[in-house]
Amino acid sequence: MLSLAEENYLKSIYHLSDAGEKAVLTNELAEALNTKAASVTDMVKKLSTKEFISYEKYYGVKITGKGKSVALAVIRKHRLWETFLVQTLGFKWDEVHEVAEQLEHIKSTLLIEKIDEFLGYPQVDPHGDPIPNAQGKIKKLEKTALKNLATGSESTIVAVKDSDSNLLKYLEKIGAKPGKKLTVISKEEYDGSLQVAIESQHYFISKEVSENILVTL
Amino acid sequence: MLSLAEENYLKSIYHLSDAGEKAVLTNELAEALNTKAASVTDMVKKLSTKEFISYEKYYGVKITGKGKSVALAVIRKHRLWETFLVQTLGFKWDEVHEVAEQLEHIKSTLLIEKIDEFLGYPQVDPHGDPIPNAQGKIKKLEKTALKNLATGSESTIVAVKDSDSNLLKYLEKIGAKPGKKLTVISKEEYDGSLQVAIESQHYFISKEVSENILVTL
DNA sequence: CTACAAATTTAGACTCACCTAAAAAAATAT
DNA sequence: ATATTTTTTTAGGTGAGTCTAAATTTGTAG
Ligand SMILES: [Mn+2]
Ligand SMILES: [Mn+2]
Ligand SMILES: [Mn+2]
Ligand SMILES: [Mn+2]
Repeated sequence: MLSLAEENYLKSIYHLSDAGEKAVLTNELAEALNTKAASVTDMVKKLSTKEFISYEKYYGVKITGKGKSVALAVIRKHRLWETFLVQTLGFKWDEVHEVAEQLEHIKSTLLIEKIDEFLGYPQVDPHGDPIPNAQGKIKKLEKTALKNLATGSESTIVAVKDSDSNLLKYLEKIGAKPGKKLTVISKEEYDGSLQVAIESQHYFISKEVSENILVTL
Repeated sequence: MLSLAEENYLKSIYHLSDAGEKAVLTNELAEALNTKAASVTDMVKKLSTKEFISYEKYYGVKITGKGKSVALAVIRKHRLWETFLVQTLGFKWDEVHEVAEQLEHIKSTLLIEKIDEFLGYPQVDPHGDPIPNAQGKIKKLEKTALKNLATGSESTIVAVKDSDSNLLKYLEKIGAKPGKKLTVISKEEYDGSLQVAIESQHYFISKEVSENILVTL
């Protein structure tokens, strides 16, 4: 049975490695987990012994199949809980992430399967992120950050960053929800800001925000 | 912010003291929490410093008002989650206690109030135990153990012990649910067993079981 | 009242997850 | 190629919560 800390490390490693594609460095992990590099070194040694990751000194860590399946189970729980909170209990989409960070560690297969069933097997969470199925299979969506779109291009929002409550409140206000169509009106070279149209309304969007809106290719 | 261990200690102290009526001894607490007396001594010192309990060496602990309100908040969460699991997700009443032991520690006032609202402000949990309200007020029910009833007496089941899954499965089988009427047909002095009628069906009930069925006075 | 037993506390140690400071390795700049 | 900076690891330590074994206090029985 994995501890809360171990689960959080594996989840972070999974995310930072782009689903296991690339190696993750000690400092990245320390940053993401709000901890110190020395603590990370300790923990990755432990996770490596348990074979959830492979660790080579000074070169970072790679997640194993075993580690991936733990990470995906946690991510599945996180996203199902967020969906439940919004759909069933009427939470706003900016209120769910913190609570889901706790709920994702509840140990009960029965519980999460019942929630999944109750919700009608949703495919994505309230922020557009895909929900892995019980076998850990996840639909990887074709997406890019809004900031990568060329002027004039049309696209559809597929997901948004879910961990910044203020960002989410702002996105709500301008109607930037997954599923919404959007057109890039203009881009400012200087600061990376851009003008977009969402449902015929025009908005100025900062570079920072444009990095956290994911759109179809 | 209280730790999981601290919350569990306070909950146990509250239960073992009959809602704060009497002092709780070190060994009782060790037994209830599945730990050792030495560990309990350490923890009660800490809780005492924080004024959740008052502790006098060798004489046990008494819960304070502050401690009671923490305990009641945890008990509220436990019982609301159990109710949710049974009513909304279709868990059986013997499947919920363990999961609720985890869920009761989720920190989010919003979450528990939403659940309460979603369930329509239930008064009792699936095992008949009263649910404290958001202010920590709890309806104390007039009840006694089935074993205390005299031969021939009629009574109604108000609650059953919720932590023993096998007991609950057995009670389910004989229809011993809160709200059900029951008559004591006969009592066996020798082993404390008794014969009862539940909805005109007769059952032999061991002393042990009769201690875990609570009925109206 | 004394002896023994039971309950409780103290002492010392362990694991987990974290920390700071120092050492070492790797990356970068001159 | 050497010096400097950055990254990572090692060394040593902390607090929470637990443990065992030993000491102490309280309760009970003769
Ligand atoms: Mn989230
Ligand atoms: Mn999300
Ligand atoms: Mn319970
Ligand atoms: Mn219950």
